[in-house]
Amino acid sequence: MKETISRRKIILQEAAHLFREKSYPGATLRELARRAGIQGGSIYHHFASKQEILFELMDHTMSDMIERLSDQLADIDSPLEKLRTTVHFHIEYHVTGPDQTYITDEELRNLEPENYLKVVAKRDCYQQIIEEVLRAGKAEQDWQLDEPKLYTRALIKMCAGVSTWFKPEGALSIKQIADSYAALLCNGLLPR
Amino acid sequence: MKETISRRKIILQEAAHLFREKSYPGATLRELARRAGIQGGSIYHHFASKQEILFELMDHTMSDMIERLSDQLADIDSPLEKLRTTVHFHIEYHVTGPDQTYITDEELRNLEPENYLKVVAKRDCYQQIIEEVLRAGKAEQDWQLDEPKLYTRALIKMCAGVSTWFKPEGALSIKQIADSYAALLCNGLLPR
DNA sequence: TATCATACCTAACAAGCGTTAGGTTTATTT
DNA sequence: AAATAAACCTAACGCTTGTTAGGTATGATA
Repeated sequence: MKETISRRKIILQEAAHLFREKSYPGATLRELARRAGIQGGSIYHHFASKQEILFELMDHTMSDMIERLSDQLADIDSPLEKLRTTVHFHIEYHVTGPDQTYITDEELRNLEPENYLKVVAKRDCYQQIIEEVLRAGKAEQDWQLDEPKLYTRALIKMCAGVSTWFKPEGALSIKQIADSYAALLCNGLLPR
Repeated sequence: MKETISRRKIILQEAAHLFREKSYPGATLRELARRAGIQGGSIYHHFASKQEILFELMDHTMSDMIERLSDQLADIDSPLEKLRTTVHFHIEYHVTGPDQTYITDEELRNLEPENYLKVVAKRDCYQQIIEEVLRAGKAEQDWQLDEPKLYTRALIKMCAGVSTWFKPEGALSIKQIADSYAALLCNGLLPR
């Protein structure tokens, strides 16, 4: 058995955790190196700079989210079911990989301009996918939404927020929470 | 006419702005001093430490939110109207004073343990007020919510999130957004 | 066995950090 | 006019930061 997980991956993983704990400027490369099991300077054998670590983390996370959500939605026809799937996915992704997603949500301001634009573009792409679900519901099932973008943002924020308070040992499972939130949205959108 | 706004207030104001821009560890006291129109060391004539500035900012903001929301709800009887008022208040407070509230939402992790407990206690108190509104609606108007706390958090996150994308020059006013979100929640909670 | 790239360590660098001590200006009070 | 206290400046402190240069193991390749 070979240890297949590369040091580079370990650094990224620990960086996600550390950046979340202390925020990007508050996290030091020496502490990151310590957690990754190497010396401070050795990080530069794997990355060109601290900024590159942050960017790679955020960029990869956004790409992954776009790909996975697209895949899950591809097989579904009903707008209602698409909405449920989206809510469930967004919550689960944020809760099970809370480090990466938290950073992607909160550390945009610490990206250098060039990197910022790239990540924001992907974020907008992700939002667009969700917006499309809502638009389809409006067209096909007369959902009550004047501004799909408004509700897209509401959905994203309320679902992402789950990761800030969710505890695995709590009374409710991820699925229960997702069902609850999906029900709120579905019920709220349907015409009376 | 005397210039009544104290330097202390100016520092707090600029700190809110700066902390939001760069996050707490990323903001330097020298930059803060520069924006406040004094030299770096002079900050210590007004505050004992950088941490004290952050704490005072967050603590004051939480107290202010609790007081204002309580005041606004005191005159209202109808749960539905209370919910609308809450949504409107929470959005407006976050949008008009986005620096303070953003910090209060995101910089908890940078508070020292003692300060952390104090601010979290007030945050919980604020949440409790909103939860009470939902519970009243459930009791009096049969709102469809198994877990009021769950919906309290959804409300808080989706409303607070508005401040991350709202632009005064945009197509929608704060009132329009608030009405839209309130409608979504009300419609979603009412029994069918 | 010699070569060579990979992965890492060590030690230092210049710059910037929060914080402090002591002096100076300014305004108020006596 | 003298005394006092608040508001601020200056210059430094010890420390940490991201980053770099140069050296050392390690394992594969030739």
